Amino acid sequence: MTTRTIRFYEEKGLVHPLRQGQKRLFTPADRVRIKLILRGKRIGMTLQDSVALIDMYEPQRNNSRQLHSLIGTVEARRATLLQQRSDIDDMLAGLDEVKGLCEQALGKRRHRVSGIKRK
Amino acid sequence: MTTRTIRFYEEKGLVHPLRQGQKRLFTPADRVRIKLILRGKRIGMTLQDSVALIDMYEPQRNNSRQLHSLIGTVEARRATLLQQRSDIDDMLAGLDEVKGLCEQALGKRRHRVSGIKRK
DNA sequence: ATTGACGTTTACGTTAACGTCAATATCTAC
DNA sequence: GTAGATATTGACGTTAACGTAAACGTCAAT
Repeated sequence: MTTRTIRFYEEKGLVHPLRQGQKRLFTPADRVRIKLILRGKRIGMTLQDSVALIDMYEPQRNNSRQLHSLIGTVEARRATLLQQRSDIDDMLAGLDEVKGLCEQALGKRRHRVSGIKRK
Repeated sequence: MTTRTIRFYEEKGLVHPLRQGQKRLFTPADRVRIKLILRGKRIGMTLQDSVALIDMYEPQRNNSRQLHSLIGTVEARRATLLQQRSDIDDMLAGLDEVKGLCEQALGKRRHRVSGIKRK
């Protein structure tokens, strides 16, 4: 995080740090918000997506329609997260495979050499 | 995927479809490559990252230094994937929590109504 | 031989998420 | 009280990953 990033986030309304003159003061809540945004970024979410996700926690006044709508949003996000996790698991399996091939190649090489030595 | 996307990928050297005149012909291998790229995109990888990941599978001639280097790359990618999966699990837990709160709010409402009726 | 339906190239446009730079203000240490 | 380190505000620049528009080729069907 650079200061520029912080300013950019404030400019976009993602955080609202207090002001002491021209300086920004960040409450622990601000820091948590930022960390949640970064977490979202790590899995490819946009800043807006992260904010939308974070805002689900906020105790906005809830009528029944809004609650059902929110549940729908939750389910949708849940589905993409599950897809992403599945993608990740596939990649991890692939990486293990590659690593195995590498080690096997290295192992064979060592074995070939030791074979020569043994003779 | 739009045709524009395909052309863009070819322009960037991500795929190399055969040509029949001016038309592009995609082999099954091309399609797999593209699907792997899309999988990478789903978890926020750049196109270059995806290509780098895909290329790990290719049987490039392997000297010992390159193999060790590749293992290092694999380990690094593995670490970020694990981080991402952990992030996703955290978010899923958060979503369950939100959903629980929603259902609870809706349940309470229903209960309140039925309570009135029962009286 | 014309009409869609589709594909192509070229080239400029767009959005997200910052980077970079210049000019100015604040604070801290010496 | 002055230098140096750090923060701030515009304002323009940058990169990735395409979108969009214009102008043209191709091929089957009418």
